[in-house]
Amino acid sequence: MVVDRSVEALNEACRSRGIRLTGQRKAISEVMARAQDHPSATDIHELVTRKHPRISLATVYRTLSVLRDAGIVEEHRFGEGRCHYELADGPHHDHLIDAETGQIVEFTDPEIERLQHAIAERLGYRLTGHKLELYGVRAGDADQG
Amino acid sequence: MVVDRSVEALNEACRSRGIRLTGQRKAISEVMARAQDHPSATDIHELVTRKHPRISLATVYRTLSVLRDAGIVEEHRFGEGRCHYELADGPHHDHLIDAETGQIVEFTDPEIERLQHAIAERLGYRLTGHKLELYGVRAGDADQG
DNA sequence: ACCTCAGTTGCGAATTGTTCGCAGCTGGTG
DNA sequence: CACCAGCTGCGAACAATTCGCAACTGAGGT
Ligand SMILES: [Mn+2]
Ligand SMILES: [Mn+2]
Ligand SMILES: [Zn+2]
Ligand SMILES: [Zn+2]
Repeated sequence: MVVDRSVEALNEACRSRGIRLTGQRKAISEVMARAQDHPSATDIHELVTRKHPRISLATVYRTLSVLRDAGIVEEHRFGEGRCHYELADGPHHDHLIDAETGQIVEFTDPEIERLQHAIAERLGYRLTGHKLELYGVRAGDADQG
Repeated sequence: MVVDRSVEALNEACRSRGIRLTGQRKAISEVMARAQDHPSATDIHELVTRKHPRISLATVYRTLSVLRDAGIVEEHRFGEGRCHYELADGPHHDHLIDAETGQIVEFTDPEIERLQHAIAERLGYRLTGHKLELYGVRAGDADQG
């Protein structure tokens, strides 16, 4: 299955970077590979607990930091509150957050990526990163509670 | 001076919204009107303390929330850590953050604003808000530590 | 197979930024 | 000038994340 390939890719990525491959890390990688949404650290902790009942939240945070620094996962701070994480495979994308349901929709737009570079350049900068979040409500939905 | 006019505008905005005009709030408004950067709550607290030595940080936070909810100030969560605040007069703009110095550069770009609406629409949403932050380093700067 | 030890973990305490609870104070209306 | 809903200061509470430390363990060497 696809998850196995992803997990193996993650393990290989760890090994090749000299990151020690522990049971906890494998379990976290598996959860990340399986996740289709953008789970928070506590979400991930809860999921991993099924295989590793004694894993601590601190370990989840530490592992996510390691994977983030290795470029394997991406960390997002949507709106306020906790961080959300996702696998950094695939090409770059940004997010639209449904302001009513909190649902996260991914999108890519080459034009907006290009424009951001152009804007930075115009201001005398070289773009090194960006954060783009759209907030919206489903079009045509009556907004009645 | 320009600050006086801004402060009077703020006071009037408060009055017209039924928000009580206390000495602390006037002082915070004055600090906000005078600020050219994007101060944090503790920055603002420190500045306000010069006129109101006994003002508490909680009051600064509460007042900023009131002004935010009234649409008078804007709250930003750049990167991580504390929130930054600025007066919400003038037209909408976004921010480029110098990744090396932390300096914040403001910009407006009608094209990128338009594109965001178009993207949301394409995804079946009506855009209600967005967050756009560019991170960059000054072009042509040698990057040697 | 076993040793070894730097890297990793679990635990709880610390940190950071922000909010809350509450008793006392005060702006502004009558 | 009295009144009281709205504010304030204070410290404690909170939420998310990080840290300190002693115990543990992966993986390379023997
Ligand atoms: Mn995503
Ligand atoms: Mn600004
Ligand atoms: Zn992007
Ligand atoms: Zn914008």
